[in-house]
Amino acid sequence: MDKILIVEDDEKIARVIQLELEFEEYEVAIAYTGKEALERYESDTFDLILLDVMIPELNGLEVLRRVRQKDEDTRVIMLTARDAVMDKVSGLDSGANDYMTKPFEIEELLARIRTQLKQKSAVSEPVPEDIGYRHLRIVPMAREVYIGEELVYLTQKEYDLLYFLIEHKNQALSREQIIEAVWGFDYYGDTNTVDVYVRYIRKKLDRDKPSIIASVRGIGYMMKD
Amino acid sequence: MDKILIVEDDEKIARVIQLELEFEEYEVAIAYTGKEALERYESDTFDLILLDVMIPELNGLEVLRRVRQKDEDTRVIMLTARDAVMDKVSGLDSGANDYMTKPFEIEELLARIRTQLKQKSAVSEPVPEDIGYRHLRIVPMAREVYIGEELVYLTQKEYDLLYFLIEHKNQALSREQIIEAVWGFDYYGDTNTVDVYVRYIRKKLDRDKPSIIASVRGIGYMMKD
DNA sequence: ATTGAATTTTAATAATTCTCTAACGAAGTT
DNA sequence: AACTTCGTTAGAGAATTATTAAAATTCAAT
Repeated sequence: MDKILIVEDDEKIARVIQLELEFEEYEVAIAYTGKEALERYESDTFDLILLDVMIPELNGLEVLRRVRQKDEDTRVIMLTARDAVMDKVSGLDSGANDYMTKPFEIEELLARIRTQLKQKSAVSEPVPEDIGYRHLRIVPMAREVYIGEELVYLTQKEYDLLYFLIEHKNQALSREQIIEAVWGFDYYGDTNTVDVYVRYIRKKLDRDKPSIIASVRGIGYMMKD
Repeated sequence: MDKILIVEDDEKIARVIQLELEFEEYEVAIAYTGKEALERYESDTFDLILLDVMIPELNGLEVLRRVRQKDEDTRVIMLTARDAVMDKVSGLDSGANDYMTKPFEIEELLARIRTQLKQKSAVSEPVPEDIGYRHLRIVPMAREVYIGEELVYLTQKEYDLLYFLIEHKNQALSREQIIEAVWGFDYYGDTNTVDVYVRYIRKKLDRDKPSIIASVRGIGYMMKD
């Protein structure tokens, strides 16, 4: 989940915002001074900073300036008193992504945060790489598995299982672990199901060669390089 | 220079803003009603729209919705009455990039406009090229789809869906992803709608050949090369 | 406002494909 | 050999997807 840093000297306000954000399932940290804010910023990574302008030790604009020296990526929403127009202007011009005037409606703040985070995530989304394993090539984006140029069709569960095993290659995985990860903790069926699916995968992918999935007697299964 | 469309029914306000913007060397056009705004929008290209919510004929949110159906690129700043909080929230959530409450300081408006245009130029993409896919040719500029020389008519939703799928070809896309991208996050209907539209597209475009849209059981759909 | 055509959505049923159970045989272990 | 674990299989039942048709909505024109 997205991480947000609240920089605000008024403890009560900070607390209220924190609770609201946590309710929305953001991960939240608080800094009460500009200095503290920078320390937090250095030691951790945040997706968004809520930055009050009027804070002790180092004012908000100064904090903003230093943050922007280091990265363009973290979203910053400035919080300013109702009619400090100059703050607003210089805040926006010096790299804040948005600002709000206090007092504000919490709903509005949440909406602005959503907007900023949406824009951010649109820019920097990592693409899952293809995975090579023995004679296989796995394309996570398409959930496809190839042997050479041939696309081998796997069902959902087959693919999920294979993907899990390959994600944890060189680890002996118990049937219970596998069930929990692939079928979900609330699955209450027999672990034999795993054996059945291993069989399906082997049948489709082994192609005479020694099986890509090794049995680990007494434990479960494993894929190894 | 950047082109800005002011949508505001109060002539006096519109005029003041126009003058200010022209002083800053923006190119400015004015629309006094929602309908007029859309006409302007269709016939010309703007970098940014200043959009009052309370306007005759078609309210601002509706105008915003239609603009966003067509492009993500044009920046939109909503103008709303001081305490229409719901407007603000739904405006931001439904695709506005920012908003201001009236009355506002002109300096602040200018700062926000600068911010938006800066962000835009960092993002904005070149003219969309035509897309070839199997036996299809797609012309984004006109939202048209051809099979050979034949123009095949698609409805809005059909086109939007096709375009989204093709933009993300070789990716297995869940119905939820598709709904969110094509119908909007606030769509609360059934995801079966996607199936129905896939069916429509297939019917119009497949022409006996294997379907251009592959079903990915358990996930959704995908177009692949 | 009213109508009517086109589009979009809902909803219900049919068709298809997967999943999982359960049973038995095979292979290892003590 | 007795026991445990793993491999294999087939089929019932579950879940997903395809297909329709009808209802609701939108939009334009009167």
